[in-house]
Amino acid sequence: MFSYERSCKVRGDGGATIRAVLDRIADKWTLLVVTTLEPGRMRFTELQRHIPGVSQRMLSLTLRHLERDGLVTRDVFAEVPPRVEYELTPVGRSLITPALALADWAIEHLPDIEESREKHDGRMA
Amino acid sequence: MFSYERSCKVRGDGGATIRAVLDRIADKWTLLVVTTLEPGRMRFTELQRHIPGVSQRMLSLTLRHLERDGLVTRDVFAEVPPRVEYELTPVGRSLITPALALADWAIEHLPDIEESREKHDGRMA
DNA sequence: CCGCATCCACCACGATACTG
DNA sequence: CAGTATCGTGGTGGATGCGG
Repeated sequence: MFSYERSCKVRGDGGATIRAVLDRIADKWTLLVVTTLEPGRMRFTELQRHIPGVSQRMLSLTLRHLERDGLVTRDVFAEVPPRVEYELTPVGRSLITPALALADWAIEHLPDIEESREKHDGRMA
Repeated sequence: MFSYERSCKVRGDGGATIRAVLDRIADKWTLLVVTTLEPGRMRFTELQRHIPGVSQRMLSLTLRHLERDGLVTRDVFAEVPPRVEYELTPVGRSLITPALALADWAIEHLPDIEESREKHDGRMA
């Protein structure tokens, strides 16, 4: 039932696939932007308000990348003042599930990790 | 049944949790090392052979971090020549499942992403 | 065999200032 | 409101060489 070498999916190509995902999502703001967009379309400033600490520059860059990769759409309205709305594409939306799997793992195991880390550091001091 | 705001797990704390996981696993070699260790304990050189492109330095650093965080154990045998074996802990092993979820997402959607990326770049040229 | 020390290139990110 | 331009910096990771 459970293949012993499940990991072949990750290692099969020498890690190229898993590395490609990480290169895509592992930066500082991407997952935050994606999950913040889950409830629905949102404008730039609104996003910035919902993501504490993000600068205009980084939010802009992150959205540009997400748009380029087809995870987010960008709609510009010809109004004054200008209005721009961002929305997840189906592909972008599909990223939320594995991201939550990761978050679940974090919630469950980060305490263990921090404990182990402190023990280890204690022996070093 | 399905909460609309599932993403609260990721955004709830301003992203601290998800950022902590990423900081832990999103470097270049960690997931490769972890998944390579899935079948069982392995020695340093063996690991290096199974992970194409990794340098001694990076493999060593990655293993040190994994050990510190309690994801991997390190057993040194007092022999000549020296032998060192690495093995996943239960916590380390538990990381494989969400990693595979990410890999599945990658396998399914990376082609879309690359296509979108090419289209986008085409318009820029 | 295993792994650390050193040096160096690159880039992600932040702060700030400025525009349509 | 919704960005871009510019500059400065820390940290990651590659190459190389030495040591137990």
